[in-house]
Amino acid sequence: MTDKHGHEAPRMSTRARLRAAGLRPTRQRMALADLLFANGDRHISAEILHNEAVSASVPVSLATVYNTLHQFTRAGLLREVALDGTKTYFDTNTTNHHHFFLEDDNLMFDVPEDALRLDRLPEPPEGMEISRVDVVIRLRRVRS
Amino acid sequence: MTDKHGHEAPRMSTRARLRAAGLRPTRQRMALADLLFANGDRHISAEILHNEAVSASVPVSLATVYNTLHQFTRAGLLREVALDGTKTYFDTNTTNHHHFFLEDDNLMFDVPEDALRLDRLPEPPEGMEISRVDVVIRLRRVRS
DNA sequence: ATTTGTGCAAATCGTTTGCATCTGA
DNA sequence: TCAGATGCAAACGATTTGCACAAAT
Repeated sequence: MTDKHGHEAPRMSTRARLRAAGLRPTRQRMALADLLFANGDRHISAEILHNEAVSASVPVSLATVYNTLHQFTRAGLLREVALDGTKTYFDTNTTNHHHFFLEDDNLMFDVPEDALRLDRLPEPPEGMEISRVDVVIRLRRVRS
Repeated sequence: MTDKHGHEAPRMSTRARLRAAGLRPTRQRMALADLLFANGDRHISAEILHNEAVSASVPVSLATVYNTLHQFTRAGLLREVALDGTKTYFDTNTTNHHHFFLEDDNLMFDVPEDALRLDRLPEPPEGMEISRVDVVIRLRRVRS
């Protein structure tokens, strides 16, 4: 029921959620939203989501998936994740949190809230303000 | 004169520095290394470096710039910087440090050492170890 | 009826690669 | 000499865009 950052809608229908975001609840957007938000926090690329949609017998074009992901992001339903890789990932968790990144598998997952604390954030330069702080903890397999 | 991480060579000639890295001091590599390391810490993309080289009357192909940047990175002279943008940036400061990122201008610069402290780093999952922690502080202009 | 969304294919952009040619040791 | 570098152009992979068609209000 929390209305804190992100995760705004408590248990709203997908349709209502889209409406609330000012987006027409079209077939494709409904389907993509369901895929995205049904199973908790996800970190997903356009390609993966497209595959899932097609597998779920929801024919959508890759272009539309891209469009939709960006619209959702603009609407605050998703957050774009910073990674050096060539691909862009979208995070269904829009609250402030950080990430582990498993270099070997190009896999990313959340750092448990409050498992990490930032101390002494630096003063931003004159005329600037901090818009966000992203922390990525890169992991590698322990070599035997 | 410090020999701490990165910035290994105190006042070594470019030639010697390349040799030490196991790279043949070719015309192009010498020129690129000079551009990169002459003026302190830089955050540079392949395209920018290529432009600079050409401007400096050092004809190099963009492909060679890419190759060289990666070789330098492998040799520990550079560090690849994680950003969500489409472009890859290379940092001439290979020590552990973090970055400000000015979203409006796609510009990045270092956070003064120790201006930021990470407290309570989370335990990495079983069988994994932390290879690196990247912090990016996103800045935006203060709107009047 | 109008507005907005969608699909397709072509276009873009950063980056990489194949290969013939040069260069430094 | 000859392994290693370089340049060029073509190849690539992710993302975007233009435009005709379809769907939502």
